[in-house]
Amino acid sequence: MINEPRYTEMVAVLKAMAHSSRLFILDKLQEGEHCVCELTELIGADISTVSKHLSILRDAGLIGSTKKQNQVFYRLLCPCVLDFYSCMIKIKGDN
Amino acid sequence: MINEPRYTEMVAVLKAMAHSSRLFILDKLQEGEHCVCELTELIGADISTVSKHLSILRDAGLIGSTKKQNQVFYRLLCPCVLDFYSCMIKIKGDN
DNA sequence: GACCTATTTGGTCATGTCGCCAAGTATGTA
DNA sequence: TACATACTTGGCGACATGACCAAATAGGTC
Repeated sequence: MINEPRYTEMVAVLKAMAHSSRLFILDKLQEGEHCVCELTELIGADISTVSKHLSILRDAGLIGSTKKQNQVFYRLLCPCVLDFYSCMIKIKGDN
Repeated sequence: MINEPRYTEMVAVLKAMAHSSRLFILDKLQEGEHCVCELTELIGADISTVSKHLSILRDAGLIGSTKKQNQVFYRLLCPCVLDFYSCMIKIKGDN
């Protein structure tokens, strides 16, 4: 019941999304690829912190990365996660 | 940017969903109302634990409750949260 | 090779989450 | 009133998360 693999998998994705910096990253990557230093500047945290957020999103399968010279560019793999935004707004509107 | 209220609100909803027992509850409430003791039996945890999960989901605006005699029945307020399931499956399928 | 930039990884500390138990509240029944 | 059932709340211990700093890794330039 509770131990169904689909719950475990969904929990992993939901946990990955459940942080404002990570939501911001997903939102930003919707526009297109960005490297770690660009995202770091926008977020305003330590680069190591941003790098860890990115690896959490990658481990969850939400984003992918490509190394170009000495920079790493991240891109959104699953634009559908952002459809969730509209549901969120509905939730907030209904109450 | 990161501090936009919409991110804060979405994080609250995502955190509320990011637990296998709570996903199970949302899934179960899709069928219709259930009282705390029914959910407790299905989940197999302490009733106090289940009660706390339910209050987390209620605080996030995902479920609502009605007291009938000495039982409390919970119902899904936002069936759209379950649309997210299909996106999850897509995520898992793509990788 | 020395050096610089970009990124990742390990460590530590503060804080948050989760589960149970115990105690409190509410409603119904003897 | 006493007691049972249903649920909520407070507290505690175990564990997870998040932020920073420091150190390691990788690629490009002098």
